[in-house]
Amino acid sequence: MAKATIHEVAELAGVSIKTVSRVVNREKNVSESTRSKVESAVSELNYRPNQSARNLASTRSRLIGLLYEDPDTYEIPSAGFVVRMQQGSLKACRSAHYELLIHPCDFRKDDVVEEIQSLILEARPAGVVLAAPLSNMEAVVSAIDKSGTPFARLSPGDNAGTSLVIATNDRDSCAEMTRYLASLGHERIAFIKGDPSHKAVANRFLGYQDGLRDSGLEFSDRLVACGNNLFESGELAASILLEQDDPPTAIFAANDDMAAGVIRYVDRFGISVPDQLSVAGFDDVALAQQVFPRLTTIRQPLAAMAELAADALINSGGSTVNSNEIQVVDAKMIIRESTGPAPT
Amino acid sequence: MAKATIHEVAELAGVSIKTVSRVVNREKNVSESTRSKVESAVSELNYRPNQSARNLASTRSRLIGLLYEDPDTYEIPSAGFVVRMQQGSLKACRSAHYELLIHPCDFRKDDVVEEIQSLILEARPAGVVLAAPLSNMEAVVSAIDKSGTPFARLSPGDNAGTSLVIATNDRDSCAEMTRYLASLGHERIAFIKGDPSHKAVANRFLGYQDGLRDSGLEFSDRLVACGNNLFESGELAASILLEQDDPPTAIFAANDDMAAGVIRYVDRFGISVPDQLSVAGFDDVALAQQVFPRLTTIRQPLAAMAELAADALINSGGSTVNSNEIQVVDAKMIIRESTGPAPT
DNA sequence: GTGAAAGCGCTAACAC
DNA sequence: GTGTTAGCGCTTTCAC
Repeated sequence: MAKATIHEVAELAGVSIKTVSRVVNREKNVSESTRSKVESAVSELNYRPNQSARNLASTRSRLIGLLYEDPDTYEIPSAGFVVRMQQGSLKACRSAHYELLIHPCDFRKDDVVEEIQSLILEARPAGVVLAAPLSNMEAVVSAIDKSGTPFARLSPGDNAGTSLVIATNDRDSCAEMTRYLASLGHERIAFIKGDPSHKAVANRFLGYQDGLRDSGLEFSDRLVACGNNLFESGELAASILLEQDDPPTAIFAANDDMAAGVIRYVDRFGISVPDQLSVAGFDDVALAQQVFPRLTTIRQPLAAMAELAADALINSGGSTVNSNEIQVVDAKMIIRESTGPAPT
Repeated sequence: MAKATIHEVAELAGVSIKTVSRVVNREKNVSESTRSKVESAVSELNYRPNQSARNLASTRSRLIGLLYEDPDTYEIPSAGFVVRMQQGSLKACRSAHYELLIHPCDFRKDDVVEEIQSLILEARPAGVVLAAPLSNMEAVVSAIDKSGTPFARLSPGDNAGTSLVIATNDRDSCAEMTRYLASLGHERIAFIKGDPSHKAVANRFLGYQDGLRDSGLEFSDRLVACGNNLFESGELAASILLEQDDPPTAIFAANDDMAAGVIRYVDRFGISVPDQLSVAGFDDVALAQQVFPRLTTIRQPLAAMAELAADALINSGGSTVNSNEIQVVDAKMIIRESTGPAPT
């Protein structure tokens, strides 16, 4: 397979390379006849522009970088998140003929910033999508900001800063879930908090409190357990929450993995879900539909968010993306079989 | 953040750009004193070589492409596979200062081949890692082969061809699993086949038959069900397998998702695993440890395989990777609680 | 050990 | 509408 260059196409079509460039880049001011001559030369030679040459000449690459926390540090459940973000970014990239560079970072290493700088300097991506919880890290954010590379942050806990932000209404939807549980007659609704380094997850706790208040229920410390987002921590939290007198009749976990942990835990003791205990999660990961009973949960449209982000970056035309613009996409409550009326 | 070029480094260090290039590329024939002069200029200016310029000048990029089937077509379970392959590839890339381009393909579209050609022509990756089941597709494989780009295939069902192949001994390990079940006293061991387009999965069925033979057990059509690799198909297969007279006492599914489907199905009927039914899977996905009881399964070291592949590609020096070399890495049987002695 | 010059395949800026 | 020219920031070749 010969690797044709623009010169060969130009020669075959009997035009200058500039004209070929015009056709390939869909510029105007090309007559219909030359355009078709060029196009047939392109397809005859199977010509594709060399991206490296393009990048070098134009200082704008056709590359989007996707930065996220290395799944290793998060355990396997995050695979679904990673893949969904990738799918969204890829969708935007594909339709614009961009490629996606993925770059998981270990945010505990002190050279993350340097690593990200290298990526930007070496690969010169046209834009960078920054996933949570990286999107909250001051050092990371400011390093990218300083580089002048357009970037978008996904689900940062706070919206301060100069970048495009794509967020969900986590807090609202958690309040809604809490109200839903209350509406089923639950009066002792427990909450399992997630890893505090993930600010968006922290907002979920706030939503839980809102929902309690909205429903006229009193907040109580003893109904709050701390997890670390992992399945096992859900089991542990369940054991603590349920072993007290007057245990909760509903447990709302800040993510699905912990909620699944709760279900797994109570299953061993023959406690029936949802008859004796309602359980709700957050994220709608694959696991949510694979546990029995299937989880009532909240779905954050990660793929759509990443797509929105990549799309904005691609169409920012290299200029810094609309400063501090915030786009909120709705998280959606999904009611399945793990929640039901409070036991009487 | 200034984007320094090689010229600026050269000027600051008081040497020619060629010398800077030598230092950056760790070539020899540079005196210790110039090297350190250059190095301090590099770090002072925070210089990083522009990869596009490098690629253009050298025709060898520092990019590895990872091609796999778009998870959309496979449903969510495959997220774990995708991420593990990415992790392995990324590990090899990181240590060699390469970047990873990911490119999921929809293998049902007829322009896959063209799409892959474009990727190769435009991005000029130094090598391509081809995941299963793409690694079995004649059209895809031959297109990459023709392009002259070094590539490695992961778990292709057959090893014919001219590329490096990284495979596991699926068949052997399935035979081993079957013998293990037989050794527990099971005489009616059923098998749930996977999607036939995935040849490596097909080999698992062969291994099951081997194991039966090794154990002196007779193969019977009525103990074989067909699934499509998805959770739901495991449920369906279980219903068919178990509703017959003289049902199996053990079910070995060609992947974990289907095995989990079996567990979910029998759970609803109060059939106890492993007391009344043993269940085994293949892959050791996250789900395997999240179902109750946890799945006995076989783990294919996908990350290690992808790492091996990317590493070979990176170190092939642009020459075509050792033709038709096959590296076999062992799949490992993992015994958990879903299997036990046959009911008496 | 070190450097000068050419050129990789494009786009950008300006002719015509 | 179309073409010419000059780089983009490196590596390569060859000379010293």
